[in-house]
Amino acid sequence: MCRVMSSSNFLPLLRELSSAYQAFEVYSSAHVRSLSLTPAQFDIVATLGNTSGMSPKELGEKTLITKGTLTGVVDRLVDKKLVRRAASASDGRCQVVQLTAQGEKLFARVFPAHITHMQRAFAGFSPKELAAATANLRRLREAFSAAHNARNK
Amino acid sequence: MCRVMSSSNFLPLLRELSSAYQAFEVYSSAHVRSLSLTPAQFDIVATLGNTSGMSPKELGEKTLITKGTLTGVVDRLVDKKLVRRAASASDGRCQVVQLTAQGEKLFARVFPAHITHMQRAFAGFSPKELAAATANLRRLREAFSAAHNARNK
DNA sequence: TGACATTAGTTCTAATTAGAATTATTATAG
DNA sequence: CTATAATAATTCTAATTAGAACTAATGTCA
Repeated sequence: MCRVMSSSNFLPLLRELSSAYQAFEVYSSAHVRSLSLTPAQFDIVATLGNTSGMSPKELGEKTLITKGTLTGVVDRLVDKKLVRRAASASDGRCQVVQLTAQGEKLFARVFPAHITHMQRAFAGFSPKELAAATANLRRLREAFSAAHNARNK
Repeated sequence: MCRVMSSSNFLPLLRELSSAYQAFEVYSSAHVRSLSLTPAQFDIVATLGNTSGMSPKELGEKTLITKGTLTGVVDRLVDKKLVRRAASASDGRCQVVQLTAQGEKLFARVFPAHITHMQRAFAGFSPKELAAATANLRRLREAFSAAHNARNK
């Protein structure tokens, strides 16, 4: 009974999680960098596309970029004139970050191309396999979150 | 026919891959940092444990740390007297990085504790589920690698 | 209302990161 | 044997990263 738990070998899973994510990053960012964007900058532009803008907090939640990091990433996108900051009308602490016209043009050009690029990696996957892998990953994420929250209970 | 492929929705999978990896990192590194090590430094110490040492190249392959990054990480571990560099006898280009006595003591104290910490996240997983999730991730990694290699063929 | 806690962003620091250029060494082709 | 290619590390740069301390604005509770 307890033997089943204690003998459960999760280390290969952790290794595969790291290397799968790494392989994803390598494949994805090679394309993104060819577009003169860093992966973090691309994430922000992609998240803001087809949107009326959102706060840095919301951006951070969607892109998994920490707020301290996000300030600098948005700064560089502002320098590139791809993004604009505005004060929130309702909340004096909040901002609204949104694409400029130039940013929208870039998004329209670059986002579909990136989707196409990523799609190539999934040529051999059936919808059923995609769904199964997605469900597995969701379960994994929930397990880590639960363990983390239990620790800081 | 082609409809099946083009409608295959892989974006949720990518999102879950990122967030699962992120959740793993958060959970793992919170513990690692409490031991006064960075995640990268812990990876190196853990990889060198129970080993007679290995080259930076080998270390980079096992930990997925790029060689340019690795130099700095090993530098800091040398500063902390946890690791030592030696010249390779057979190849003048290579080095052997190995744990110092102090590094081995740290490894013995810290590695089992970290395994225990990580194990907590997998309480609800059966061996069969672990194996399935591992296989899924391996397939994913292979898909990204194949697509990346095809691109640079 | 007023003390206090929360929340949103910025700033700061130390470290990691990828990628490109460089140096030193080893391997290989002719 | 020598010119050239390949390999192992380092160095350099620009950017990201997490976390902590800080400021300003908003919420909450008595």
